[in-house]
Amino acid sequence: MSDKAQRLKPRKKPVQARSAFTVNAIFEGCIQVLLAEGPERLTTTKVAERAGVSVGTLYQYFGDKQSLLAGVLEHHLIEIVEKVEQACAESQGQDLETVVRNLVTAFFDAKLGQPDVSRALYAVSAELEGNALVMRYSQRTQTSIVAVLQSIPNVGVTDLFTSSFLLTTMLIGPAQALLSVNAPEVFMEKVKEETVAMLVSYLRG
Amino acid sequence: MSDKAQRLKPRKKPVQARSAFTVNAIFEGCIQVLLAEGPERLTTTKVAERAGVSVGTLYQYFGDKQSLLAGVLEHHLIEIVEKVEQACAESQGQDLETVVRNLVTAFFDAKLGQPDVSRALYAVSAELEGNALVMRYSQRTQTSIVAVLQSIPNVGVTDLFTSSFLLTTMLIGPAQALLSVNAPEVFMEKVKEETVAMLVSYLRG
Amino acid sequence: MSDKAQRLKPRKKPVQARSAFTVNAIFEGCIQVLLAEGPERLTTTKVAERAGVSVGTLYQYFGDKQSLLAGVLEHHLIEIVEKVEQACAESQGQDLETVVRNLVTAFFDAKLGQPDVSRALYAVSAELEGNALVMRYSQRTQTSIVAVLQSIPNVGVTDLFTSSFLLTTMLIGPAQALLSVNAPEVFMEKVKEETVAMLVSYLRG
Amino acid sequence: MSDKAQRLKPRKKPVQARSAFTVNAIFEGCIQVLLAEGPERLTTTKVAERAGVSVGTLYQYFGDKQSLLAGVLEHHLIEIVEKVEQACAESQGQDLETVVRNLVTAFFDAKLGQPDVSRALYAVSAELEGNALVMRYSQRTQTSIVAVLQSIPNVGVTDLFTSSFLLTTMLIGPAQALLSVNAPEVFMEKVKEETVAMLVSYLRG
DNA sequence: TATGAATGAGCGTTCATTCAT
DNA sequence: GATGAATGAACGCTCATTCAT
Repeated sequence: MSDKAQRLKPRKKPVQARSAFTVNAIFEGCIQVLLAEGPERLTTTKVAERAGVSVGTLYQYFGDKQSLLAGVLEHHLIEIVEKVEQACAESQGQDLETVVRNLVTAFFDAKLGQPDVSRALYAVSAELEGNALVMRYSQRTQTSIVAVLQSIPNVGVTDLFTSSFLLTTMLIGPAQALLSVNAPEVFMEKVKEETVAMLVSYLRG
Repeated sequence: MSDKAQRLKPRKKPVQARSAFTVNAIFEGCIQVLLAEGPERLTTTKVAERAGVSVGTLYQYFGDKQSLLAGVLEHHLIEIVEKVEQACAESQGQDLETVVRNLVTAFFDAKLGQPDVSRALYAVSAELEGNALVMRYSQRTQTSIVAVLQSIPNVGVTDLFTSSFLLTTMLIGPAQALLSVNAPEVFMEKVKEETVAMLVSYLRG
Repeated sequence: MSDKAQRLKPRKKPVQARSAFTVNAIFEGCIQVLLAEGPERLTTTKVAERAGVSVGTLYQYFGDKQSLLAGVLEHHLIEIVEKVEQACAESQGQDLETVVRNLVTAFFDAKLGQPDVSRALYAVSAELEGNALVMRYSQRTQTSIVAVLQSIPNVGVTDLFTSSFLLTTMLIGPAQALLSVNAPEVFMEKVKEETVAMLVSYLRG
Repeated sequence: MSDKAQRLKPRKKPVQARSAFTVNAIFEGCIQVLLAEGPERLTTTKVAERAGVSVGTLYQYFGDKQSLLAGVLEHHLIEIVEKVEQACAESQGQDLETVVRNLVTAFFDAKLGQPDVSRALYAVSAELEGNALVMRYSQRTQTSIVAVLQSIPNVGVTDLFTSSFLLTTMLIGPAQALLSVNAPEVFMEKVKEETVAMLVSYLRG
């Protein structure tokens, strides 16, 4: 928005900058409404208000309510996936247990780090075209996982595709359950440890 | 409702019978609308129509839309829980692997047996007061699981509470994922086998 | 209702007796619902419940909701009219002030004696075909009033029809107002006294 | 809204203008529906239609049906009160009979001037929270009346509060009755004259 | 491009009324 | 007659979406 920026890319950039800012404000507002009122009571007008823009503007960025929700969900999924991918990348070359622990930690942290947000988005994801978006990002996760597992010598499982599918998806249930019952920190830790134990013993074969 | 009963009480209100019948028709209709239109487009009027009753009648059995959805969900959860409990009961005295296989089979069969229904109810459960109902029935499942595990000598885990929590919840993710991606039968089997393998190696300790 | 009555008119009387009893129960129930829920929330089902009969029975005695309300209102109006008529009859031969005081007292007592009931019926009367019923009974009152006034020598007004109309209707406003503001007893008395004073000075001419 | 104002702010929101216009159209539509269908059959949709706006718009100006009805009633009450207040103001310094005649005329004119509207609103006022609104405006009327009466030397009543209460409320009944029976002009005049006579003789003491 | 008042289809829910028992 | 479950038209109200400014 500075003069310089305007002179350098007078046409496109300011718009994009404004866009990114606005889109973010809308995401933010959407999450807030989700938290404050639940997915059932979320209205596009409320989201726009919280975001500090008009409904009209919101509809300029998101063609309809579904797109908005899909956008917010995707935003969140990308965050999770990236954390997991990062954990995978950083774990290259480590031993099995470390890799698994890093993975599980990354996943649980991502899911449970903002419990409110995760809870709010859970219902949204369920409503959106049969969870397809979630599965798409799960698959991206699986790919990175396959990669790390292949780099570990003493992995006793052979069907890496099925195993990584199982590995990825089996983390979802406990995480969601911990979220739902509002479990205390200690219990979360225990569950995490047991999950690591389960995966390690499984992957050893 | 046997012939005898009918002869003995030919006059008075077959309230129970009619109720059960109507309630079931409504459940049925609800599931159908859920499948045909998704939870977002489900309306009480449509449900009543599909069930072959009037809206007014629907509202005589379910005070509001939420109660209806909760009822349908609970109905389904009870079916699952009972199947798992039965599997537990029948597995008493068997060896670890058999027990685990029975359990996993029961759970997957229950979840994937009517994939449409499960899929339809997934979104419903997410909307309903933070999944509380699901967690309630999960806990009932855990109780039976703890019981069977205790009856097996060579179980290497010590914190049975955490383990059964993990065991119960970790099955949800894969089942849901298989549902979402509409996985072929073969892949389902593979996942089931790997799940059994994972749990057995984990429980051996 | 006595045995004798039953023997004398074995056919008809029980039915009528039952009718009167039921109709009364329904009136009673209607008033109670009116008091408890207001005219907006009154439903025929609730009235029947309070009356201890079924809706079907209610509809046997009153063809529709309007008839029911009209019936209740009429019942109440008759009570008031009869009290006023009785006051007129008993006042025959008394002096002007006594007559007026008796009249005003009878009217206020009738209206304010069961303030809840009067209040509840006020809204009903307003809804019912433009107050026609109320006016019908007002006219009956006027007739008796004309009669007493004619029996008093020193009445200075000449157009007795207009005067009795005014006399009857001018009592309604204050009574209704006292009802609405939930006025204390003392104030009611004051208003009554002033009303008497006003009417006496007017009628003296 | 003067020409000058329009020239000075030609651009920005004519919110006030549009609002006032729309609100008035809605009031108008409400009265029309009330007249055409009665208060029982009045629906917000019909009101909006008659007003030439959509239901949504109606609900932007009136949060719910009750607010709408209260608004219409209040609008009408204010008109009446203002007419009476004006009559009071203009009567300052006049003799008793003139004052009373002005008052009564103002009140009857206001009430009977638009008989349809008054009739339509009668039922509305009865339904609305126990007539509270009507009483509130009655009190405002009383205040002005007390003021004029105090300015007249030969008023023989002492308790001006009670007297003005009586004076205000006693006008309601006859006016309402004339409305209900659809009385001919001549009779209205007679009643008015008698009312003036009654009040004058009363206030002389 | 941003705005937000206006729109109106559509929802959840109620309740006067009926009629098979 | 008496019953009360069933009916379904109709209501109050919401909210995704549009479009004149």
